[in-house]
Amino acid sequence: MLKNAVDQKASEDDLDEEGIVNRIYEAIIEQRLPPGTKLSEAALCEAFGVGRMRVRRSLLLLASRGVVDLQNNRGAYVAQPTMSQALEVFEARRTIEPNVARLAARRANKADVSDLAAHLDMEAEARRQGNRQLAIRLSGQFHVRLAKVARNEVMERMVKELVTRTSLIIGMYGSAGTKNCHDDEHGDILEALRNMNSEAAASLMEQHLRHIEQEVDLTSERKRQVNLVEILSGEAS
Amino acid sequence: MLKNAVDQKASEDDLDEEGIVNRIYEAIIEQRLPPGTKLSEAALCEAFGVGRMRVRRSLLLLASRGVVDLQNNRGAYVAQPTMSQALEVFEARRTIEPNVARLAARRANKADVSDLAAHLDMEAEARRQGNRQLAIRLSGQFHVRLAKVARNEVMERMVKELVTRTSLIIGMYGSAGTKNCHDDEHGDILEALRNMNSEAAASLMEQHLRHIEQEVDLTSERKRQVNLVEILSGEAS
DNA sequence: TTGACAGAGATTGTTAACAATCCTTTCATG
DNA sequence: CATGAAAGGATTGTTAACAATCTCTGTCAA
Repeated sequence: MLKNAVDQKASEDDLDEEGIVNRIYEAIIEQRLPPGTKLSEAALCEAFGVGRMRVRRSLLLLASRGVVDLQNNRGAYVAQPTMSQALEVFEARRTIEPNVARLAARRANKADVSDLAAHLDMEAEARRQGNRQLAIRLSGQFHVRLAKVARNEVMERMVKELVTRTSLIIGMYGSAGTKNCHDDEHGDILEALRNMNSEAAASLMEQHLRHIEQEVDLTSERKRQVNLVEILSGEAS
Repeated sequence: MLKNAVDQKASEDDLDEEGIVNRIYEAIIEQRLPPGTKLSEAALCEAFGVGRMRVRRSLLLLASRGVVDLQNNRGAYVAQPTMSQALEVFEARRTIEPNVARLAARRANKADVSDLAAHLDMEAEARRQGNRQLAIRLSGQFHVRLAKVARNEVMERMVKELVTRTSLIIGMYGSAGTKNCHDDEHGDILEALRNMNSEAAASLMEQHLRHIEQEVDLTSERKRQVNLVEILSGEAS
């Protein structure tokens, strides 16, 4: 089951740590690995066809980025962000990403704009076809691509981490049917880039992030933790 | 030599990965480990009194944060940020830290303010006594503490990484005599916190970061890389 | 029926030996 | 004397076995 959730393409090509980390990132962003999922070393070894060392190193990297929870003698679990951690992640995104959008608008050339436009097309197409997992991934990837256009690898890495953690948060607190990002808003941001209107890009991004956060906040108290309480609540009273 | 540079206090207490990482962080911030220094596994094992596994895991963490350069089959070296990486780090700091200061000003209570005041006293004292290494470390730590006051661990970790990388940059491009941070500016920021003037805190922080960056930029073309070219240039022409 | 306890099995953490690569020294040669 | 090749040592990368811990199951007693 884990193998199926993580290993989308072929598994014959052996990966390095970065490859493994990215595959798990993607699986988390697409919500194939829900929060709390146990990531046992053996399963990951089989899934990726690598030795235990590689797996352990990858898990350490994921843990250092707050995406995986590494418990002593108990193994690795997909992180279950608390409410306050979720707020911190959104606060960090509102801090960083509007400025990323501003810089992207200043630095985007025509190739960047058409790349992003193509990306939005793929996003719309995935949504049209009802391929929800792909749509979620592309939607998150838009934010990372924007950081790439801003020509700042330091912030790009930060955005990547924050986007992944946001997926975890949506997986825990957001309604499953909710769309991760309104595509129109992505389109609006791209339009600001096209017009080299950096201030518009920044404020559109801020609005966009607030919308994402609101959508999560509204549905918050629902899923909570995947523990005893909810499972037993059916026959408790 | 490495042992001496890294291992300031006693070394009998065995450390976990986080402890090792923090010790190396501090050594880099205090510029006892200049950019390009080789961090051999054996030396670190001896310095910290731990097994090779711990050391390798620590090096991986440091590498994932851009503080250490992990070369294939050649070992770990303290990172030597390029000019463009340096610009990226400063850009990220200007993006994040003014907002951190703003949030800190909103959320600081009296205990926070007096803690920070005590910290500034220590900073001033270290400078007065001419203890340059301690002064540098405390100066960097002020920024991290501010993030702690802002009550956001995600951004706190980011600031910590950026401060460390800034030390590397100053070690490479800045003049050795330069003071890392003007203490008055730290004091001004604290004053803004005391008055709960969040906008002032943000703009003071931005100014402060620009000053640090300017000081580095002015002296830029001097040290560069520590490689063949400079060593051989004495008898090249 | 419920709870506690013990043991087997499974999983993770650690260590040590082995393999592979790199660096330095030495030696031969143009 | 300079250049290049080869051997030796040193360092890193990998694997496999071992130790420690946890989890699950079955049994027994209350």
